[in-house]
Amino acid sequence: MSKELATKISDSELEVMRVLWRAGDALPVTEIRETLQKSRGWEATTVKTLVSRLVSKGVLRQEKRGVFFYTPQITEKEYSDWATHDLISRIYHGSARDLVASLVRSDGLSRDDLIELRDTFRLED
Amino acid sequence: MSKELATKISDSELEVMRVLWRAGDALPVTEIRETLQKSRGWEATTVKTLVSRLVSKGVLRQEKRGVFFYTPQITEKEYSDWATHDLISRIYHGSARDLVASLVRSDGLSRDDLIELRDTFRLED
DNA sequence: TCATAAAGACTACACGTGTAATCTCTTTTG
DNA sequence: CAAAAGAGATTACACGTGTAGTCTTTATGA
Repeated sequence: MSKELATKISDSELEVMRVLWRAGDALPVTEIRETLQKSRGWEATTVKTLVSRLVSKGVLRQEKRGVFFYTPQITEKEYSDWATHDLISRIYHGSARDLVASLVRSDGLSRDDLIELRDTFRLED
Repeated sequence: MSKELATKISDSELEVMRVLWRAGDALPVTEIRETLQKSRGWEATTVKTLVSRLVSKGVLRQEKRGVFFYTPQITEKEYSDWATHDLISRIYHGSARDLVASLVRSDGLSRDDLIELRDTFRLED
């Protein structure tokens, strides 16, 4: 289900994607910039550079409606699935189970998490 | 418990670390090189460069015993914990539970994994 | 002893990334 | 209309990374 990512999305580029994902709708660069100027203090041209790179990478689509509007070509879920499986294959030899087991052993999960997850697993049975 | 990583370890550098971790003992560059020449086809100088960078980053310690021997300053577990928590904070807003929940929902875990993990969680209660 | 090889230091160079400045063209506004 | 402001394209530049080559010193074997 989860598409392969042809190219990596860098950390800064990811910030741009998040704005679009949260908006849930195509946005012009102006609006992306407003958000990131507040949250990150980035200059307008910085945001534009990141947006352009994302377009080159095929991760954003550009559409002229007077001014350009940008639409993500992958969903946030697709991206996080990809990032997760990337970690699993690089660090946990491809075993998602090893990852979870490691979390349990490393106190990555609180007692509450454990309880809630136990219920999750019960439901999935 | 898990130390902060002052600096990132790059993908290629990680290959070097893995050799040392698996060896479980200090090794001279020659032996690291032999392994990586086979597994990755890297030139001797490439390996040397990576080792030097790791020393600069404080991730390997260099010790003269005739020739230099190298010892990891972090364990593989520390590294994988760090990488995992890095993913969790970057993608899952710091919630390990969200990560696991997402794995369950994305078929990241097989039915067997689920069964085995259910037992894991039961033990942890 | 002299050549050769190995170890280590230093240098190289292209590509991605973070972070922008500048230039040009178009649109808006006094 | 002239000036200012914004959109978009182009250029910049330092730093990390992948991947090595070269130079120097030291040890080693014929």
